[in-house]
Amino acid sequence: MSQRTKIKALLQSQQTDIDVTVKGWVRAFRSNRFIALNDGSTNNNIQIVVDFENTDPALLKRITVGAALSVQGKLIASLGKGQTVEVVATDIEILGDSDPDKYPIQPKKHSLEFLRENAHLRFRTSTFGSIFRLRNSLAYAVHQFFQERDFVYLHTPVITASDAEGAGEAFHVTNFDLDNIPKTDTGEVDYKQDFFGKSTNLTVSGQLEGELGAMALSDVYTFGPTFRAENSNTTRHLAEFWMIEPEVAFNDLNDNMDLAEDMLKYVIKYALDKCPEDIEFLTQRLQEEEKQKPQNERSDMSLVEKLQFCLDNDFERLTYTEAIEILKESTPNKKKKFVYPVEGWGTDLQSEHERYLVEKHFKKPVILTDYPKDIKAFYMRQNEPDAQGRETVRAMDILFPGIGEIVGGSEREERLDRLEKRMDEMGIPKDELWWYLDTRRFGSCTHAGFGLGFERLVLFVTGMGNIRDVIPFPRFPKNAEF
RNA sequence: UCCUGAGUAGCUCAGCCGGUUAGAGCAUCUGACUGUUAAUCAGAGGGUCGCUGGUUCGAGCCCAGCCUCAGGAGCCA
Repeated sequence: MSQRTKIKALLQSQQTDIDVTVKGWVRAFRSNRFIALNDGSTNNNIQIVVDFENTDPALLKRITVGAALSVQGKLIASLGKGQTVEVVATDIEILGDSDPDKYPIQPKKHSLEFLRENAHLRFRTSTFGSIFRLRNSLAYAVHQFFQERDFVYLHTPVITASDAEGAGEAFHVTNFDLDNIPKTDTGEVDYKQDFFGKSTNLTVSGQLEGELGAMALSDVYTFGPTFRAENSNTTRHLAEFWMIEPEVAFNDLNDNMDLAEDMLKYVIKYALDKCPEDIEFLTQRLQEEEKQKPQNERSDMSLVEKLQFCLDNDFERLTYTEAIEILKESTPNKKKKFVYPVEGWGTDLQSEHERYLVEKHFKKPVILTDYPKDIKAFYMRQNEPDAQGRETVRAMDILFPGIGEIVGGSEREERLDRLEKRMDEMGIPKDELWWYLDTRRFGSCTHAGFGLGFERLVLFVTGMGNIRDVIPFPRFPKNAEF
Protein backbone atom coordinates (compact mmCIF):
# COMPACT_ATOMS: atom_id res chain seq x y z
CA MET A 1 0.00 0.00 0.00
CA SER A 2 1.31 3.41 -0.85
CA GLN A 3 2.14 5.84 1.90
CA ARG A 4 -0.66 8.10 3.03
CA THR A 5 -0.55 11.79 2.36
CA LYS A 6 -1.79 14.12 5.05
CA ILE A 7 -4.86 16.09 4.09
CA LYS A 8 -3.14 19.39 4.79
CA ALA A 9 -0.54 18.53 2.14
CA LEU A 10 -3.17 17.34 -0.35
CA LEU A 11 -5.13 20.57 -0.06
CA GLN A 12 -1.97 22.58 -0.73
CA SER A 13 -0.82 20.33 -3.56
CA GLN A 14 0.28 22.10 -6.72
CA GLN A 15 0.02 18.84 -8.65
CA THR A 16 -3.22 17.22 -9.71
CA ASP A 17 -4.04 14.00 -11.53
CA ILE A 18 -1.81 12.05 -9.20
CA ASP A 19 -2.57 8.84 -7.34
CA VAL A 20 -2.89 9.31 -3.61
CA THR A 21 -3.72 7.41 -0.45
CA VAL A 22 -5.52 9.33 2.23
CA LYS A 23 -6.68 8.21 5.66
CA GLY A 24 -8.95 9.91 8.12
CA TRP A 25 -12.34 10.08 9.79
CA VAL A 26 -15.64 10.84 8.09
CA ARG A 27 -17.03 14.24 9.02
CA ALA A 28 -20.01 14.05 6.65
CA PHE A 29 -21.31 11.86 3.84
CA ARG A 30 -23.62 13.68 1.44
CA SER A 31 -25.72 12.45 -1.43
CA ASN A 32 -24.31 8.96 -1.06
CA ARG A 33 -21.42 10.40 -3.05
CA PHE A 34 -19.35 13.01 -1.21
CA ILE A 35 -17.28 12.19 1.84
CA ALA A 36 -15.83 15.02 3.89
CA LEU A 37 -12.71 13.38 5.32
CA ASN A 38 -10.55 14.85 8.08
CA ASP A 39 -7.28 13.61 9.60
CA GLY A 40 -6.59 16.43 12.04
CA SER A 41 -3.67 17.85 10.07
CA THR A 42 -5.88 20.82 9.25
CA ASN A 43 -9.37 21.99 9.98
CA ASN A 44 -10.29 21.65 6.34
CA ASN A 45 -11.66 18.41 4.98
CA ILE A 46 -10.74 16.73 1.74
CA GLN A 47 -13.72 15.81 -0.40
CA ILE A 48 -13.75 12.20 -1.52
CA VAL A 49 -15.94 11.52 -4.54
CA VAL A 50 -17.46 8.04 -4.56
CA ASP A 51 -18.65 6.32 -7.72
CA PHE A 52 -21.69 5.06 -5.83
CA GLU A 53 -23.28 3.38 -8.84
CA ASN A 54 -20.33 1.01 -9.08
CA THR A 55 -19.69 0.54 -5.40
CA ASP A 56 -21.00 -2.23 -3.18
CA PRO A 57 -24.08 -0.83 -1.35
CA ALA A 58 -22.97 -2.69 1.80
CA LEU A 59 -19.74 -0.69 1.77
CA LEU A 60 -21.58 2.59 1.18
CA LYS A 61 -23.72 1.91 4.26
CA ARG A 62 -20.61 1.65 6.40
CA ILE A 63 -19.42 5.12 5.42
CA THR A 64 -20.90 6.88 8.41
CA VAL A 65 -19.96 9.92 10.44
CA GLY A 66 -16.95 9.08 12.61
CA ALA A 67 -15.82 6.01 10.70
CA ALA A 68 -12.10 5.65 9.93
CA LEU A 69 -11.33 5.23 6.24
CA SER A 70 -8.42 4.54 3.98
CA VAL A 71 -9.03 5.85 0.49
CA GLN A 72 -7.01 5.35 -2.66
CA GLY A 73 -7.78 7.53 -5.63
CA LYS A 74 -6.81 10.33 -7.91
CA LEU A 75 -6.35 13.92 -6.74
CA ILE A 76 -8.06 16.17 -9.28
CA ALA A 77 -9.13 19.78 -9.62
CA SER A 78 -12.62 19.80 -8.12
CA LEU A 79 -15.57 19.64 -10.48
CA GLY A 80 -17.79 21.33 -7.89
CA LYS A 81 -17.66 24.61 -6.04
CA GLY A 82 -16.52 24.94 -2.44
CA GLN A 83 -13.13 23.28 -2.75
CA THR A 84 -10.24 23.48 -5.17
CA VAL A 85 -9.24 19.82 -5.20
CA GLU A 86 -10.94 16.52 -4.46
CA VAL A 87 -10.07 12.84 -4.53
CA VAL A 88 -11.93 10.55 -6.91
CA ALA A 89 -11.91 7.26 -5.05
CA THR A 90 -10.84 4.06 -6.72
CA ASP A 91 -10.74 2.00 -3.56
CA ILE A 92 -12.25 2.59 -0.13
CA GLU A 93 -11.40 0.53 2.92
CA ILE A 94 -13.31 0.89 6.18
CA LEU A 95 -10.64 0.80 8.87
CA GLY A 96 -13.06 1.27 11.72
CA ASP A 97 -16.84 1.40 11.70
CA SER A 98 -18.79 4.01 13.62
CA ASP A 99 -22.34 3.02 14.60
CA PRO A 100 -24.36 6.09 13.57
CA ASP A 101 -26.98 5.26 16.16
CA LYS A 102 -24.48 5.53 18.99
CA TYR A 103 -21.80 7.96 17.79
CA PRO A 104 -22.46 11.17 19.71
CA ILE A 105 -20.77 13.69 17.41
CA GLN A 106 -23.09 14.80 14.64
CA PRO A 107 -22.35 17.07 11.70
CA LYS A 108 -24.03 19.99 13.45
CA LYS A 109 -23.36 22.49 16.19
CA HIS A 110 -22.92 20.99 19.62
CA SER A 111 -22.87 22.93 22.85
CA LEU A 112 -19.47 23.26 24.51
CA GLU A 113 -21.00 21.73 27.65
CA PHE A 114 -22.02 18.61 25.75
CA LEU A 115 -18.58 18.31 24.16
CA ARG A 116 -16.94 18.72 27.57
CA GLU A 117 -18.81 15.61 28.67
CA ASN A 118 -17.48 13.90 25.54
CA ALA A 119 -13.94 15.17 25.86
CA HIS A 120 -12.62 11.89 24.45
CA LEU A 121 -14.34 12.61 21.14
CA ARG A 122 -14.36 16.39 20.99
CA PHE A 123 -10.99 16.41 19.23
CA ARG A 124 -12.99 15.38 16.18
CA THR A 125 -14.79 18.71 15.99
CA SER A 126 -13.42 21.67 14.07
CA THR A 127 -13.36 23.91 17.13
CA PHE A 128 -11.35 21.53 19.30
CA GLY A 129 -9.08 20.53 16.43
CA SER A 130 -8.13 24.17 16.07
CA ILE A 131 -7.76 24.69 19.82
CA PHE A 132 -5.39 21.80 20.32
CA ARG A 133 -3.28 22.52 17.26
CA LEU A 134 -2.92 26.06 18.59
CA ARG A 135 -2.13 24.81 22.08
CA ASN A 136 0.62 22.69 20.59
CA SER A 137 2.09 25.58 18.63
CA LEU A 138 2.02 27.85 21.66
CA ALA A 139 3.82 25.26 23.77
CA TYR A 140 6.46 24.85 21.09
CA ALA A 141 6.83 28.62 20.80
CA VAL A 142 7.38 28.93 24.55
CA HIS A 143 10.32 26.54 24.37
CA GLN A 144 11.66 28.18 21.24
CA PHE A 145 11.54 31.63 22.85
CA PHE A 146 13.55 30.55 25.86
CA GLN A 147 15.90 28.28 23.96
CA GLU A 148 16.77 31.10 21.56
CA ARG A 149 17.76 33.12 24.61
CA ASP A 150 19.91 30.33 26.09
CA PHE A 151 17.64 29.58 29.01
CA VAL A 152 17.97 26.17 30.66
CA TYR A 153 14.76 24.14 30.78
CA LEU A 154 14.70 22.99 34.40
CA HIS A 155 12.52 20.12 35.59
CA THR A 156 11.32 20.97 39.06
CA PRO A 157 9.68 18.24 41.16
CA VAL A 158 6.01 17.40 40.92
CA ILE A 159 5.98 15.91 44.42
CA THR A 160 7.23 18.29 47.04
CA ALA A 161 7.30 18.68 50.79
CA SER A 162 7.15 22.44 50.73
CA ASP A 163 3.72 23.90 51.01
CA ALA A 164 5.30 27.09 52.21
CA GLU A 165 4.66 29.37 49.31
CA GLY A 166 1.06 29.88 50.25
CA ALA A 167 0.00 29.65 46.61
CA GLY A 168 -3.16 27.81 47.59
CA GLU A 169 -4.40 24.48 48.89
CA ALA A 170 -2.22 21.56 47.83
CA PHE A 171 -3.23 18.00 47.04
CA HIS A 172 -1.83 15.54 49.56
CA VAL A 173 0.40 12.75 48.30
CA THR A 174 0.42 9.65 50.46
CA ASN A 175 0.90 5.93 50.23
CA PHE A 176 -1.06 5.28 53.43
CA ASP A 177 -3.98 2.87 53.48
CA LEU A 178 -6.61 5.51 54.03
CA ASP A 179 -8.75 3.11 56.05
CA ASN A 180 -5.88 2.53 58.44
CA ILE A 181 -3.75 5.63 58.86
CA PRO A 182 -0.84 5.28 61.30
CA LYS A 183 -1.12 7.66 64.22
CA THR A 184 1.40 8.89 66.78
CA ASP A 185 0.93 8.50 70.52
CA THR A 186 -0.68 11.92 70.57
CA GLY A 187 -3.20 10.91 67.92
CA GLU A 188 -1.74 12.83 64.99
CA VAL A 189 -1.02 11.36 61.56
CA ASP A 190 2.41 9.75 61.70
CA TYR A 191 3.96 10.86 58.45
CA LYS A 192 7.27 9.28 59.46
CA GLN A 193 5.74 5.98 58.38
CA ASP A 194 4.63 7.33 54.99
CA PHE A 195 6.56 6.73 51.75
CA PHE A 196 8.67 9.89 51.96
CA GLY A 197 8.84 9.95 55.73
CA LYS A 198 7.15 13.33 55.80
CA SER A 199 3.99 15.06 54.66
CA THR A 200 4.10 15.63 50.91
CA ASN A 201 1.90 17.19 48.26
CA LEU A 202 1.68 17.91 44.55
CA THR A 203 3.53 21.06 43.60
CA VAL A 204 1.68 24.36 43.55
CA SER A 205 4.65 26.13 41.94
CA GLY A 206 8.15 25.33 40.81
CA GLN A 207 9.36 28.80 41.64
CA LEU A 208 11.37 28.14 44.79
CA GLU A 209 13.26 25.31 43.11
CA GLY A 210 13.54 27.47 39.98
CA GLU A 211 15.33 30.09 42.04
CA LEU A 212 17.85 27.47 43.15
CA GLY A 213 18.62 26.74 39.51
CA ALA A 214 18.82 30.41 38.56
CA MET A 215 21.41 31.02 41.26
CA ALA A 216 23.88 28.97 39.25
CA LEU A 217 22.58 28.60 35.71
CA SER A 218 21.50 32.25 35.54
CA ASP A 219 18.57 31.84 33.18
CA VAL A 220 16.14 28.97 33.73
CA TYR A 221 12.52 28.20 33.06
CA THR A 222 10.11 25.49 34.01
CA PHE A 223 7.12 24.35 31.98
CA GLY A 224 5.11 21.67 33.65
CA PRO A 225 1.93 20.65 35.40
CA THR A 226 0.90 22.43 38.57
CA PHE A 227 -1.83 21.51 41.02
CA ARG A 228 -4.19 23.47 43.22
CA ALA A 229 -6.80 21.86 45.44
CA GLU A 230 -8.80 25.08 45.68
CA ASN A 231 -12.53 24.61 45.32
CA SER A 232 -12.57 27.01 42.40
CA ASN A 233 -15.52 26.82 40.07
CA THR A 234 -14.75 29.43 37.47
CA THR A 235 -13.97 29.76 33.77
CA ARG A 236 -10.37 30.71 34.64
CA HIS A 237 -9.24 28.01 37.12
CA LEU A 238 -8.23 24.39 36.91
CA ALA A 239 -7.09 21.94 39.59
CA GLU A 240 -4.35 20.76 37.19
CA PHE A 241 -2.82 23.29 34.86
CA TRP A 242 0.45 23.94 33.08
CA MET A 243 2.63 26.75 34.26
CA ILE A 244 5.65 28.43 32.74
CA GLU A 245 8.01 29.89 35.31
CA PRO A 246 11.18 31.63 34.18
CA GLU A 247 13.66 32.73 36.83
CA VAL A 248 16.59 34.95 35.91
CA ALA A 249 19.62 35.91 37.98
CA PHE A 250 20.68 39.57 37.86
CA ASN A 251 17.27 40.64 36.46
CA ASP A 252 15.36 43.36 38.26
CA LEU A 253 11.65 44.06 38.00
CA ASN A 254 11.98 46.07 34.78
CA ASP A 255 13.99 43.29 33.11
CA ASN A 256 11.33 40.90 34.34
CA MET A 257 8.52 42.91 32.75
CA ASP A 258 10.46 43.17 29.49
CA LEU A 259 10.98 39.41 29.44
CA ALA A 260 7.31 38.67 30.09
CA GLU A 261 6.07 41.13 27.50
CA ASP A 262 8.57 39.93 24.89
CA MET A 263 7.61 36.35 25.54
CA LEU A 264 3.88 36.92 25.27
CA LYS A 265 4.30 38.82 22.01
CA TYR A 266 6.67 36.19 20.65
CA VAL A 267 4.34 33.26 21.21
CA ILE A 268 1.25 35.13 19.99
CA LYS A 269 3.10 36.10 16.82
CA TYR A 270 4.24 32.51 16.38
CA ALA A 271 0.63 31.30 16.63
CA LEU A 272 -0.54 33.89 14.10
CA ASP A 273 2.20 32.88 11.67
CA LYS A 274 1.93 29.15 12.17
CA CYS A 275 -1.82 28.58 12.52
CA PRO A 276 -3.59 31.26 10.45
CA GLU A 277 -6.38 28.90 9.40
CA ASP A 278 -7.14 27.77 12.92
CA ILE A 279 -7.17 31.35 14.20
CA GLU A 280 -9.39 32.34 11.30
CA PHE A 281 -11.80 29.52 12.15
CA LEU A 282 -11.87 30.48 15.83
CA THR A 283 -12.36 34.12 14.87
CA GLN A 284 -15.50 33.08 12.98
CA ARG A 285 -16.62 30.94 15.88
CA LEU A 286 -16.24 33.84 18.30
CA GLN A 287 -18.10 36.14 15.94
CA GLU A 288 -21.03 33.69 15.85
CA GLU A 289 -20.98 33.43 19.61
CA GLU A 290 -20.93 37.20 20.05
CA LYS A 291 -24.02 37.52 17.88
CA GLN A 292 -25.91 35.89 20.75
CA LYS A 293 -24.86 38.68 23.10
CA PRO A 294 -26.48 42.09 23.47
CA GLN A 295 -24.80 44.83 21.41
CA ASN A 296 -23.09 46.58 24.33
CA GLU A 297 -21.36 43.39 25.48
CA ARG A 298 -19.86 42.60 22.11
CA SER A 299 -16.19 43.16 21.50
CA ASP A 300 -15.37 45.88 18.98
CA MET A 301 -12.40 43.84 17.75
CA SER A 302 -12.34 40.38 16.21
CA LEU A 303 -10.06 37.68 17.60
CA VAL A 304 -7.37 38.21 14.95
CA GLU A 305 -7.54 41.95 15.47
CA LYS A 306 -7.19 41.52 19.23
CA LEU A 307 -4.11 39.35 18.79
CA GLN A 308 -2.56 41.73 16.29
CA PHE A 309 -3.37 44.69 18.54
CA CYS A 310 -1.55 42.94 21.34
CA LEU A 311 1.59 42.72 19.19
CA ASP A 312 1.44 46.28 17.93
CA ASN A 313 1.12 48.04 21.29
CA ASP A 314 3.30 48.33 24.35
CA PHE A 315 1.68 47.01 27.49
CA GLU A 316 0.69 49.83 29.84
CA ARG A 317 2.92 49.83 32.91
CA LEU A 318 1.88 51.54 36.12
CA THR A 319 2.11 51.07 39.85
CA TYR A 320 -0.63 49.80 42.10
CA THR A 321 -0.75 53.24 43.73
CA GLU A 322 -1.29 54.94 40.35
CA ALA A 323 -3.98 52.38 39.49
CA ILE A 324 -5.82 53.12 42.72
CA GLU A 325 -5.83 56.84 41.88
CA ILE A 326 -7.24 56.14 38.41
CA LEU A 327 -9.90 53.84 39.86
CA LYS A 328 -10.86 56.34 42.57
CA GLU A 329 -11.43 59.02 39.94
CA SER A 330 -13.17 56.67 37.49
CA THR A 331 -16.75 57.19 36.40
CA PRO A 332 -18.05 53.81 37.63
CA ASN A 333 -16.53 54.45 41.04
CA LYS A 334 -18.05 57.93 41.33
CA LYS A 335 -21.40 56.66 40.09
CA LYS A 336 -21.12 53.77 42.58
CA LYS A 337 -21.27 51.19 39.80
CA PHE A 338 -18.56 49.02 41.37
CA VAL A 339 -19.76 46.28 43.72
CA TYR A 340 -16.60 46.99 45.70
CA PRO A 341 -16.06 50.77 45.78
CA VAL A 342 -12.44 51.89 45.59
CA GLU A 343 -11.72 53.95 48.69
CA GLY A 344 -8.45 53.37 50.48
CA TRP A 345 -4.97 52.20 49.63
CA GLY A 346 -3.90 48.72 50.60
CA THR A 347 -6.65 46.31 49.58
CA ASP A 348 -6.36 44.00 46.62
CA LEU A 349 -8.01 44.94 43.35
CA GLN A 350 -11.22 43.11 42.51
CA SER A 351 -11.87 41.54 39.11
CA GLU A 352 -14.19 44.39 38.21
CA HIS A 353 -11.39 46.91 38.87
CA GLU A 354 -8.86 45.01 36.80
CA ARG A 355 -11.37 44.69 33.99
CA TYR A 356 -12.08 48.41 34.09
CA LEU A 357 -8.39 49.27 33.80
CA VAL A 358 -7.73 46.83 30.97
CA GLU A 359 -10.94 46.92 28.97
CA LYS A 360 -12.24 50.45 29.54
CA HIS A 361 -9.47 52.78 30.64
CA PHE A 362 -6.34 51.66 28.79
CA LYS A 363 -7.97 49.25 26.32
CA LYS A 364 -4.82 47.11 26.18
CA PRO A 365 -2.77 44.74 28.33
CA VAL A 366 -1.69 46.33 31.59
CA ILE A 367 1.23 45.57 33.90
CA LEU A 368 0.61 46.58 37.49
CA THR A 369 3.64 46.83 39.78
CA ASP A 370 4.60 47.61 43.34
CA TYR A 371 1.66 46.18 45.24
CA PRO A 372 1.18 46.67 48.99
CA LYS A 373 3.48 44.31 50.84
CA ASP A 374 0.69 42.91 52.99
CA ILE A 375 -1.25 41.35 50.11
CA LYS A 376 1.71 39.65 48.44
CA ALA A 377 3.97 36.64 49.04
CA PHE A 378 6.91 36.57 51.44
CA TYR A 379 9.65 36.24 48.82
CA MET A 380 8.96 39.49 46.96
CA ARG A 381 11.56 42.22 47.25
CA GLN A 382 10.56 45.01 49.59
CA ASN A 383 10.68 48.63 48.47
CA GLU A 384 11.66 51.41 50.85
CA PRO A 385 8.51 52.97 52.33
CA ASP A 386 7.23 56.00 50.40
CA ALA A 387 6.73 59.52 51.81
CA GLN A 388 3.50 58.44 53.49
CA GLY A 389 5.19 55.39 54.95
CA ARG A 390 3.35 52.96 52.68
CA GLU A 391 5.17 49.69 52.16
CA THR A 392 5.20 47.94 48.80
CA VAL A 393 6.97 45.05 47.11
CA ARG A 394 8.46 44.67 43.64
CA ALA A 395 5.62 42.61 42.31
CA MET A 396 4.10 42.67 38.85
CA ASP A 397 0.85 41.30 37.48
CA ILE A 398 0.04 41.30 33.79
CA LEU A 399 -3.65 41.74 33.10
CA PHE A 400 -5.17 40.72 29.77
CA PRO A 401 -8.55 41.69 28.35
CA GLY A 402 -11.16 39.01 28.97
CA ILE A 403 -8.74 36.89 30.99
CA GLY A 404 -7.60 39.01 33.92
CA GLU A 405 -4.31 38.01 35.50
CA ILE A 406 -2.26 35.99 33.04
CA VAL A 407 1.17 36.54 34.62
CA GLY A 408 2.19 37.08 38.22
CA GLY A 409 5.79 37.71 39.12
CA SER A 410 8.28 39.73 41.09
CA GLU A 411 11.81 40.68 41.80
CA ARG A 412 12.82 38.39 44.66
CA GLU A 413 14.02 39.47 48.10
CA GLU A 414 17.70 38.64 47.93
CA ARG A 415 18.65 40.18 51.31
CA LEU A 416 18.74 37.43 53.94
CA ASP A 417 17.86 39.64 56.91
CA ARG A 418 14.84 41.19 55.19
CA LEU A 419 13.66 37.81 53.93
CA GLU A 420 13.92 36.11 57.31
CA LYS A 421 12.14 38.98 59.01
CA ARG A 422 9.30 38.77 56.50
CA MET A 423 9.04 35.00 56.91
CA ASP A 424 8.76 35.43 60.67
CA GLU A 425 6.04 38.05 60.23
CA MET A 426 4.05 35.79 57.93
CA GLY A 427 4.58 32.60 59.90
CA ILE A 428 6.55 30.84 57.16
CA PRO A 429 8.67 28.05 58.73
CA LYS A 430 12.31 28.98 58.07
CA ASP A 431 13.65 25.59 59.11
CA GLU A 432 11.67 23.81 56.38
CA LEU A 433 12.99 26.20 53.77
CA TRP A 434 16.63 26.07 54.89
CA TRP A 435 17.66 25.20 51.34
CA TYR A 436 15.89 28.25 49.94
CA LEU A 437 17.53 30.53 52.48
CA ASP A 438 20.93 29.06 51.59
CA THR A 439 20.75 30.84 48.24
CA ARG A 440 20.69 34.10 50.20
CA ARG A 441 23.54 32.94 52.42
CA PHE A 442 25.91 31.96 49.63
CA GLY A 443 26.34 34.33 46.73
CA SER A 444 22.96 35.98 46.84
CA CYS A 445 22.11 38.44 44.07
CA THR A 446 19.27 40.33 42.47
CA HIS A 447 16.96 38.03 40.55
CA ALA A 448 13.42 37.96 39.27
CA GLY A 449 10.88 35.67 37.67
CA PHE A 450 7.25 35.13 36.93
CA GLY A 451 4.58 32.50 36.48
CA LEU A 452 2.47 32.30 33.35
CA GLY A 453 -0.68 30.19 33.36
CA PHE A 454 -0.38 28.38 30.04
CA GLU A 455 -4.11 27.66 29.73
CA ARG A 456 -4.90 31.33 30.24
CA LEU A 457 -2.61 32.11 27.33
CA VAL A 458 -4.35 29.48 25.21
CA LEU A 459 -7.68 30.95 26.31
CA PHE A 460 -6.64 34.37 25.04
CA VAL A 461 -5.22 33.17 21.73
CA THR A 462 -8.18 30.90 20.92
CA GLY A 463 -10.82 33.38 22.09
CA MET A 464 -12.53 30.64 24.06
CA GLY A 465 -14.50 31.58 27.16
CA ASN A 466 -13.90 28.62 29.48
CA ILE A 467 -10.50 27.31 30.53
CA ARG A 468 -11.92 23.77 30.59
CA ASP A 469 -12.10 23.94 26.81
CA VAL A 470 -8.41 24.65 26.18
CA ILE A 471 -6.89 21.66 28.01
CA PRO A 472 -7.62 18.18 26.61
CA PHE A 473 -8.88 16.61 29.82
CA PRO A 474 -9.69 19.27 32.39
CA ARG A 475 -9.45 18.57 36.10
CA PHE A 476 -11.77 20.58 38.31
CA PRO A 477 -13.87 20.02 41.44
CA LYS A 478 -16.08 16.93 41.14
CA ASN A 479 -14.57 15.97 37.80
CA ALA A 480 -11.69 13.68 36.88
CA GLU A 481 -13.28 11.78 33.98
CA PHE A 482 -11.07 10.39 31.21
C1' U B 1 -17.33 28.00 49.12
C1' C B 2 -21.18 32.05 48.07
C1' C B 3 -24.95 34.29 44.58
C1' U B 4 -28.07 33.53 40.17
C1' G B 5 -30.06 30.32 36.53
C1' A B 6 -30.74 25.46 34.40
C1' G B 7 -31.62 19.87 34.19
C1' U B 8 -37.82 17.08 29.42
C1' A B 9 -35.95 12.06 23.03
C1' G B 10 -28.99 10.93 20.86
C1' C B 11 -28.45 16.80 20.42
C1' U B 12 -30.80 21.86 20.86
C1' C B 13 -35.14 23.31 23.02
C1' A B 14 -40.94 24.21 23.69
C1' G B 15 -44.50 22.45 27.22
C1' C B 16 -50.24 27.58 29.10
C1' C B 17 -53.39 28.31 35.45
C1' G B 18 -51.52 21.44 38.29
C1' G B 19 -55.86 17.98 34.37
C1' U B 20 -56.85 12.84 29.28
C1' U B 21 -52.19 9.64 25.03
C1' A B 22 -45.53 14.91 26.85
C1' G B 23 -44.24 18.06 21.44
C1' A B 24 -40.82 20.51 17.53
C1' G B 25 -36.22 20.96 14.72
C1' C B 26 -31.80 18.31 13.92
C1' A B 27 -29.76 13.30 14.27
C1' U B 28 -31.00 7.88 13.46
C1' C B 29 -33.75 4.09 10.46
C1' U B 30 -36.75 2.97 5.70
C1' G B 31 -37.80 4.75 0.82
C1' A B 32 -37.14 8.47 -3.22
C1' C B 33 -33.57 11.71 -5.56
C1' U B 34 -28.34 12.33 -7.00
C1' G B 35 -22.27 17.46 -8.20
C1' U B 36 -23.49 17.72 -2.74
C1' U B 37 -21.27 21.79 0.85
C1' A B 38 -25.48 21.79 7.96
C1' A B 39 -28.03 18.36 0.65
C1' U B 40 -33.43 17.84 -0.34
C1' C B 41 -38.45 15.25 -0.10
C1' A B 42 -41.88 11.41 2.22
C1' G B 43 -42.58 8.07 6.24
C1' A B 44 -41.09 5.46 10.88
C1' G B 45 -38.86 4.44 15.54
C1' G B 46 -37.14 6.89 19.86
C1' G B 47 -39.02 9.47 26.87
C1' U B 48 -37.34 6.53 34.48
C1' C B 49 -39.46 14.72 32.39
C1' G B 50 -31.74 14.79 37.14
C1' C B 51 -32.52 11.80 42.03
C1' U B 52 -35.27 11.11 46.72
C1' G B 53 -39.29 12.36 49.53
C1' G B 54 -43.73 15.39 50.19
C1' U B 55 -48.54 18.19 48.99
C1' U B 56 -52.85 16.81 45.84
C1' C B 57 -58.43 13.10 43.45
C1' G B 58 -54.39 14.14 39.92
C1' A B 59 -47.37 16.58 39.47
C1' G B 60 -42.91 17.58 33.75
C1' C B 61 -45.33 21.90 36.35
C1' C B 62 -46.13 23.21 43.47
C1' C B 63 -42.83 22.29 48.23
C1' A B 64 -38.21 20.26 50.73
C1' G B 65 -33.50 17.95 50.48
C1' C B 66 -29.65 16.14 47.43
C1' C B 67 -26.78 15.61 42.73
C1' U B 68 -24.92 17.73 38.25
C1' C B 69 -24.14 21.70 34.80
C1' A B 70 -23.66 26.95 33.31
C1' G B 71 -22.70 32.20 34.40
C1' G B 72 -20.85 35.60 38.12
C1' A B 73 -17.91 36.31 42.86
C1' G B 74 -13.85 34.80 46.09
C1' C B 75 -8.90 32.22 45.87
C1' C B 76 -5.24 32.68 41.92
C1' A B 77 -2.04 31.38 37.08
